[in-house]
Amino acid sequence: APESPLSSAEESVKSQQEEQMCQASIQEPSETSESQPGTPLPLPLPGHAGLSIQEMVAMSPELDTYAITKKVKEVLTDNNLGQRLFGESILGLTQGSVSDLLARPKPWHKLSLKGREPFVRMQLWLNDPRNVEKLMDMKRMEKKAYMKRRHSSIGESHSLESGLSGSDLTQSASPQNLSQQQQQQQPQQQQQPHLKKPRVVLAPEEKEALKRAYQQKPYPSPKTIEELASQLNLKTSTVINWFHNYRSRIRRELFIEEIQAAASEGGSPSARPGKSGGEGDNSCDGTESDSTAEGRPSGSEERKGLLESPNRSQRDEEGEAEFPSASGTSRPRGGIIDSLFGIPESVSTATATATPCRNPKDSSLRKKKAANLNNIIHRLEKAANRDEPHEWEF
DNA sequence: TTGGAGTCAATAGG
DNA sequence: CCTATTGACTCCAA
Repeated sequence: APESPLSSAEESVKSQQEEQMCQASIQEPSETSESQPGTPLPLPLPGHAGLSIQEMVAMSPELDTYAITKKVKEVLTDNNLGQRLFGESILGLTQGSVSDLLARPKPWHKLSLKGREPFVRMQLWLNDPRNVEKLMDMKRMEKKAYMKRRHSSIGESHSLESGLSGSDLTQSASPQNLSQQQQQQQPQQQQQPHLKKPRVVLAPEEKEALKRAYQQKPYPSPKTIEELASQLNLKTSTVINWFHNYRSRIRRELFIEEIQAAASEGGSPSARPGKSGGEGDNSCDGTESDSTAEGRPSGSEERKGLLESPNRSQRDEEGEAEFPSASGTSRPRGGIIDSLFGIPESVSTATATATPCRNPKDSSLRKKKAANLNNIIHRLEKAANRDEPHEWEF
């Protein structure tokens, strides 16, 4: 019987009577590629029979990534805790990564072992009854350290607390302060050490052109990439990176929809949000209206109109070329793991609440699917013969 | 080599 | 401050 244990209950996780302080967590920019698959982060993972996160990840039962992120976001915002702090001290990730993860978690079954780690950590964190408290402590400590650094010197060492939280004291002119100061990488051109690259920022039109090119050919050949690069006046590597990133992000969008669909699939009769109100669109593919992506390299491939209007190829493949996503199977139930992950109740409010079609504008689903289809086609072609795509009749 | 998965880190907005 | 976006990088598997 399709029934989800959407019960209530609370975190019946035993509180670790371990007051281990894990301060020095903020990993510094230690470049040296440690590459120690051990436990890089002094994470707040209490005892746990000395299991490494990796081991836990390996044994972890399927987790509801969407529910987890939802809960984490809730807790963080409710307590005014930022992603940076959470990411650096709990997940060992940077703010940007956390933002991404929380905003678009991929479904558990599509995550690699590595990719599951953050979610296991989040779940563990959620299970910790003192999670918020600990984070707030760290926040305080950071602030304190900051203040200290701010106006270095100024003997304000001990005996502080009691109010006086520097509200004003816009210490601007520090007398004997002139020594060290982070030397900013000014437009310093000649520098042996590290010449910081300016970070490429593609102009909207360039992105448009690239998206158009993507619609024509999600997997451009080196030759095509070369042409695109020269036509758009971009470095070849930039174009390559763009395609890598775009494909990857399109794929992720598909996952998101998959999750949301799954969320509303279960018992709720409401189900399939019959959305697709009209043309809204725009979410990841800002391209104009739609034009079902189809890479039909008519003849010699390569079209020049990159910067102009794309050749509208009407027609509409409406195939549900989904990946063989097999998941919702039985729950692996595991001993210790069970006590750690089990009782996911607190985080299972998904189905119910999470459903509110919060997708007021995405009708881009079609294009996503098209991209997905192209992905598959690409693979098929590659599998068949490693040559340029021929004319596969469909 | 190519493509995918994860991330980082600069940067644009609030 | 904080969060979201996104080009570039690192690892890894095929």
